Amino acid sequence: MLQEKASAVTDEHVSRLQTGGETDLLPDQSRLGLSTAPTVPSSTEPDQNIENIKVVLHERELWKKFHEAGTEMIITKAGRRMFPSYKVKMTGMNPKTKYILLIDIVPADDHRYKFCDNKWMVAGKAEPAMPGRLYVHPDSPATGAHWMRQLVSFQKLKLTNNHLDPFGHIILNSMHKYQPRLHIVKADENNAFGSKNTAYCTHVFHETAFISVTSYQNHKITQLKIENNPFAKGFRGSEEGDLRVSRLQGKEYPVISKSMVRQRLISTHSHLAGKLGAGVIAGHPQVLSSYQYDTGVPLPNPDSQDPISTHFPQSRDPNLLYHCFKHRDNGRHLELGCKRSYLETSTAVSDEHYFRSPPSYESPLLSHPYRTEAITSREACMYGGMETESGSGAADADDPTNSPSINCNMWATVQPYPRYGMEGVPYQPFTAHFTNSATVTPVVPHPASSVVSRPQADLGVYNSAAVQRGLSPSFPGSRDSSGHPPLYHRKPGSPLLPHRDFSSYSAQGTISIREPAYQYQVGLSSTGSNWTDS
DNA sequence: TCTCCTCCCACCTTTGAACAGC
DNA sequence: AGCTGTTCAAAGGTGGGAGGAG
Repeated sequence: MLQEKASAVTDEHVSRLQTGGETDLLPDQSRLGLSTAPTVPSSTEPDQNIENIKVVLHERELWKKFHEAGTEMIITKAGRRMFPSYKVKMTGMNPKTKYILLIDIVPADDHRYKFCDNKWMVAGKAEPAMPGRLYVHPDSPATGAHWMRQLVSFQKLKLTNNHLDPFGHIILNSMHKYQPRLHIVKADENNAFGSKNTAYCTHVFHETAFISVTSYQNHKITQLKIENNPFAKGFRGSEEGDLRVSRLQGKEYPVISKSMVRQRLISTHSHLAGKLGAGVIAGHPQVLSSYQYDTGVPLPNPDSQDPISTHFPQSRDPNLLYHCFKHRDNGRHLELGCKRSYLETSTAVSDEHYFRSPPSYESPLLSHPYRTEAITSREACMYGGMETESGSGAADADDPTNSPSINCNMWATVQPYPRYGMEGVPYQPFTAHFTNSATVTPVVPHPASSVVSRPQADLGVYNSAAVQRGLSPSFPGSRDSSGHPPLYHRKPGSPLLPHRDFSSYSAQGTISIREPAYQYQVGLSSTGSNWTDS
């Protein structure tokens, strides 16, 4: 356990603040790769500032191995998990403050790729971006103590290429490059999702970028997946050959390797003996101490012809981009319909009690404060059209008594990620906006952002039903004269709002989380069940 | 012909119910 | 009665191959 803990520390990657042009890193902080706080006035105690939160990417070395080979993520119609899964360790949170953690995946650039001559090459302009969706961690909202107690896992996040996906999976285009982003939204004592002092920050881990594919292109990635993903254990072989490969290739005369025999013996014995040690033997290999830990800069691979690495932003900070931003909403209170039962347990009883729901996820190990491998495993809400999916949606995997659960739809216009983080342009911060209705609340580009110059008219918000029916009013296919989807346009006459605006949260539970050119709409089914710290 | 996608398959892990022992 | 550990089956995740679409 101690070894595990120690290795986790060296393995993980502390995120660094991306200032968005507002705040510069102190030299030492920058060198150390630690997140720091922007000089944003705070009405709360200094140690409660969301900008003090540090996020460490778990299994960063594994991520880096994939990144150096050019990470590929399978996308399927039914949805496919990411591997490596997105897990982070949080520190610096206020133990008593509640936060909402969510992930989005944005285009890393505006190119389409093809795998040619064993390397990724640009194959043209990107397809129109898919409707942006958020994956909200199912524990959200939860206290800082909860998030910091163990690893926060987004392993159940699924990727799909089904444009009409009804399950809320994140929709991506195949053969495109994407960048996952982690957003931390503060839900203070008054509200679940934003408040008069709503603050949030965005963490981007450079090594988690990937190219979405429907089948693996790079054999190195395939091998890495097989070697590291327990679910792909059946494909593991040895130098003598792989049973599976032999069977598939020969069809009749499978060659069973020694390692496969051993593996099967172990598996069989594990079953006979209560699966003793199965997890240890076949679990996720921890690529830890044998790898050099640097300050976050992906180690150059002189032997690698890794084209994807070269394609990934070079001018961007090689560690990761971290944006932290605090929004003041001039006293307007926001309320968000979230999981009432979570609230009830978390506020009325101790954090420990809160953490024990649902009990099936709780174990002595998990509850141990120093448990580094523990994950929060309540299935996350795939923000999508799930309210019509009775019992089949991911969000319903929770305790049914957690009704109403978060159930959201969102659509976005997607701005290629590097527009924000590369080329010396301040990273455009994640913007969360809560609207009072399904109508559009205009979005204002960050003053320091390059997005200001992008056509912003008519930043329309899709109607959820329309999207569920595949009737996105203006999204698919068409682009404006600048080559961007129509949603880049700002609605004429719409008032401009400074920075993020959580103020207009809808009583109907409609949330739109947006950036100047990256907009979501999150529809909550938890109508009228605002989560609150009573 | 080539590229990419969908479907299906076998193999594997994970999960939780059922049961036994203390 | 309650807790813990074991067994087992079902569910779900995995990459690869075949075949189809464009």
